Amino acid sequence: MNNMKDRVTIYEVAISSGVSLATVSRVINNNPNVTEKTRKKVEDTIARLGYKPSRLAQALATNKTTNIGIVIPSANYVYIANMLNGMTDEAKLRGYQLTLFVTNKSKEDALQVVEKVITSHVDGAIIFDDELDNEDINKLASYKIPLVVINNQVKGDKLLSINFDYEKKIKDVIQQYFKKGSKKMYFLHLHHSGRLLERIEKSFIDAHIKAGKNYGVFSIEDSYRQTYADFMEIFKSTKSGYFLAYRDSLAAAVINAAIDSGLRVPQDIEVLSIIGTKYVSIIRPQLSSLHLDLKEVGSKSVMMLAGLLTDEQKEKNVEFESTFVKRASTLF
Amino acid sequence: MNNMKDRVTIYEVAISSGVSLATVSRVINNNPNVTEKTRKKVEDTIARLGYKPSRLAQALATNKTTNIGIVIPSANYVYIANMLNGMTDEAKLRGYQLTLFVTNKSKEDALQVVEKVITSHVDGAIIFDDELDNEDINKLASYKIPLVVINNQVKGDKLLSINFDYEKKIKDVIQQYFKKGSKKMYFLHLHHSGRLLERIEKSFIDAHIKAGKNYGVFSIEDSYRQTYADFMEIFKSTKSGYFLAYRDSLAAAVINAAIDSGLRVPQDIEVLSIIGTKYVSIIRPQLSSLHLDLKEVGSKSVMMLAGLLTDEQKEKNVEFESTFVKRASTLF
DNA sequence: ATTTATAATGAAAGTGTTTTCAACCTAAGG
DNA sequence: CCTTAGGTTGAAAACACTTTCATTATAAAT
Repeated sequence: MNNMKDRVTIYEVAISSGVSLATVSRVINNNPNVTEKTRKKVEDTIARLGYKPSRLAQALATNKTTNIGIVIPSANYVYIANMLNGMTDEAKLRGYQLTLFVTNKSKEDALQVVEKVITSHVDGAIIFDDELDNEDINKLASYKIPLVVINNQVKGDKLLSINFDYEKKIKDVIQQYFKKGSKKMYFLHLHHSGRLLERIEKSFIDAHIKAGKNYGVFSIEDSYRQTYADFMEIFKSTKSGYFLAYRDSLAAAVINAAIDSGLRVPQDIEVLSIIGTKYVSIIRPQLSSLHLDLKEVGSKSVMMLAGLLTDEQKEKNVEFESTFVKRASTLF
Repeated sequence: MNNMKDRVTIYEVAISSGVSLATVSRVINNNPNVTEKTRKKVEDTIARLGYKPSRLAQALATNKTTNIGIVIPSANYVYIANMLNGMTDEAKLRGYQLTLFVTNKSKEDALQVVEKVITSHVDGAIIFDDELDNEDINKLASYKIPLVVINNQVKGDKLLSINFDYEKKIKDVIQQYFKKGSKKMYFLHLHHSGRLLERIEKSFIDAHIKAGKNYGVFSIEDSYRQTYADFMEIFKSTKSGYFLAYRDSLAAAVINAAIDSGLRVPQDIEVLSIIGTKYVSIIRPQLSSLHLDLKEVGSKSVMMLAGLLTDEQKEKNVEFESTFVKRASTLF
């Protein structure tokens, strides 16, 4: 195990065990058409030589890489990390490797990513990224890359999709609030907002219009520090309100700013985090949130893709239901 | 763009532009030995046919995949997500793809990962995982896989390493505290602790022994909820102390339990987070922590590996210095 | 115009597998 | 003992590129 070794090839194994390449290949791939005797012989020399098949050559020959591409805006978000976690687990279970493609929330990078995914020879890809639009995704599909698309309203029948029910759920939460609560609601719009957030925002606005209620929108930076600073300003004049924030960290910024401005949460200021992560219960007061098992989403997505790859596919679209969890940052 | 297309190969491009495979290959790889005229001709038909080289075939021919393997315990930790973030950025800049290998903190999985990394034909790998020991890493090295190893005290001269100065820094913090503070210090030992944590713990204990001071160790689960519950118990009897926790979330558990037990932070209970992430300032009172730019570590690791791959390598070992940032959870 | 040096090109081998198809062997059946 | 069917095996092509080396075309120099 100590000295450097050159990679030993199937050829050497064949020579060394006195059989043909084809036979060695059969042994490697558990093809039943091999006598126990030759199989044993070959397996022995494989062990002796420390032979490991080149996945590269296998991939070229079979047109399968056992690699699946994961397209995400960034690895840096907790909810994406959660999802990745589910993906890696499930992928390992099924013998796939995960290759990361990040778009950095830039359309330019997204186009580059599309090219990279195409040339990477992944067996399939999972897309959880708003930056890729219909055209991008259909381009991938046109290269016959099996796709599962998470939370991205694309058309195209060759692809599987996973969606969250955030829009519906937000409407529910708002309508419930209208019955019991009285504060004016504000939506925190991110400067660089993706289409998912926009749909949620639309849902928020619709609910208000339908009920003939007044609402507000603040456009903020996707940064705890900046949002905290912004709200320290805002709370100089605004002394009451119900705020819907996309992320825990942004919700926390509002809460902390409120408290540091001498306002009470939830009596004066209520805050709801739309994508709740484990931090909802660490922050005080604990954050009411919509909760979704992102890890489950991650593993489900690779299950679906794996199904598509092996033609055992069952579901074409699955919707994940989020649950509203009332904690201390809202009254109801 | 709409209909399915079969992949077009270099062969078709050659035929279609009336040149040989070799020339097309030269054009693809920007080999200067091609007339402007033929280059133009070939580039035109490449564009017309929508040809994209197969990275698989290229990899097989050149023995380079432009893939680098990332070995981590899990994608689910914030500090690892931060590091991944730096890695993806730098990798994109240099044209590498990242393939994830997770060990799940299991020795068994770690061995499997070693095999996978070997057969995956990555150009190199970055290892940030305690589960791989000397033997595992040297096995990878014996397969001539260029390696950069983060925070894993392995021997072997073919590999680059990045280390954090946590052990030293912890000693400093403790010694400083001895001068001004008076509380008994407790170390939070994780049940499944890696070697990095063990080294930090040793450093903690050494500092105390050297100063002839008394100390305590609590062994906890790596879970906010469980740690919170544990400390609600602990704070029934223990009414004072300085606690060193590995992660923000665990430090937060201690803080929240302290506050919910009617203790004051930092007057009664002081808490230090060893690996501070962005959540240190979200938690109230804000967490004193050791801070390290994990994103920078991530990009540095890719830079170093890329250097190794292109023989432009400069540094063999780099040490990242963490800084102690005093916030509200400690007195000094 | 002829030679020479140099740049541009192509043929073919190499990369490490899988897979098809034909050939072979063996045991069962007549 | 011969035939036949079925399971085993191997030769060779295929996968999609790169790269070496020999050859040809081009330009410069005489």
